[in-house]
Amino acid sequence: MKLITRDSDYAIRALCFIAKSKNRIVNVSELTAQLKIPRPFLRKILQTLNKNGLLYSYKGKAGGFELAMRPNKIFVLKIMQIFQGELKLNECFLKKAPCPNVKRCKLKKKVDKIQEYVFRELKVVSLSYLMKKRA
Amino acid sequence: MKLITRDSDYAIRALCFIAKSKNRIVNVSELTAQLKIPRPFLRKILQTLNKNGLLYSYKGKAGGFELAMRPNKIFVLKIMQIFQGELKLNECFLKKAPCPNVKRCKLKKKVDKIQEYVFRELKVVSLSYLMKKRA
DNA sequence: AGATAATGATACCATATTAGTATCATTTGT
DNA sequence: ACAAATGATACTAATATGGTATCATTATCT
Repeated sequence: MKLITRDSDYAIRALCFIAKSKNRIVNVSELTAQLKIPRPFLRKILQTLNKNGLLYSYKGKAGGFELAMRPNKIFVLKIMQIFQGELKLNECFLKKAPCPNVKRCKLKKKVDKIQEYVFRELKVVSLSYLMKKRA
Repeated sequence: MKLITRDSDYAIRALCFIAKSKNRIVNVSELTAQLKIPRPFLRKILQTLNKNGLLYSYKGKAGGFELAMRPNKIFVLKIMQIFQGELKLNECFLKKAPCPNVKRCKLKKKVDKIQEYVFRELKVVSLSYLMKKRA
């Protein structure tokens, strides 16, 4: 089971690279060369990031992408939400009718608690944090 | 994303029901009637639990299943491992070559920390715990 | 103006995982 | 012998994941 899927992972890497290229416009060719991510897949990912307001894009020759906000305002959790939807570890329980009995409620409570923990931990991870050299 | 898949969930419910039916052999018909789980799917699940040593099974007329150990020795984490494999939240990172750079390592460390937490939380959840009436 | 090089939009495809079904063999109590 | 239970195993359906492919649009450069 993956907490972070491939597209989220690629998005994080691409955003970090773009973040490091301050005040420059970065295009897909440069990104694929550096990150070894399949070009058409990366294009789709960047377009999604653009639609969701994390990137500005520029069309035409010499076009490309740049961050739409500062790296300390871009969080991994947000990226995961874009590509993986809202974080819900207890999906299989919610789809069902209300808990038929006590045991399921107790299990659901555990999972809810875990989910809150994951949320808290990931909420604070920004691009800046990921790029810092030392802990 | 589901932390607990459908088969694990069904397995937990079935085991709880069997646990409540102390010193009795419970058959599939009774379980499907009570738990509303598709019969052939439940059969497969019970067979898996038997192979993994959580249930004893009895063939032939008047056959069925009973717990192979006490409910306080059967843990949700074990059940998840049987149906979902070892808990590894960081799969997508491990499949890749060693972290290409610092940022990925920091993200992996976060995910590792989360995974340890999930492990600790689920490790202690037994059938007995789930069946207790009050917290 | 036209060629070129970039992204935008969208539809399609491949693979893996999840969630089951179906069937026949074997065992056991009556 | 028969009926009622599980064992073993192969198959199928639905969904999620990880991509490709193609054409439209826009901007720059000559």
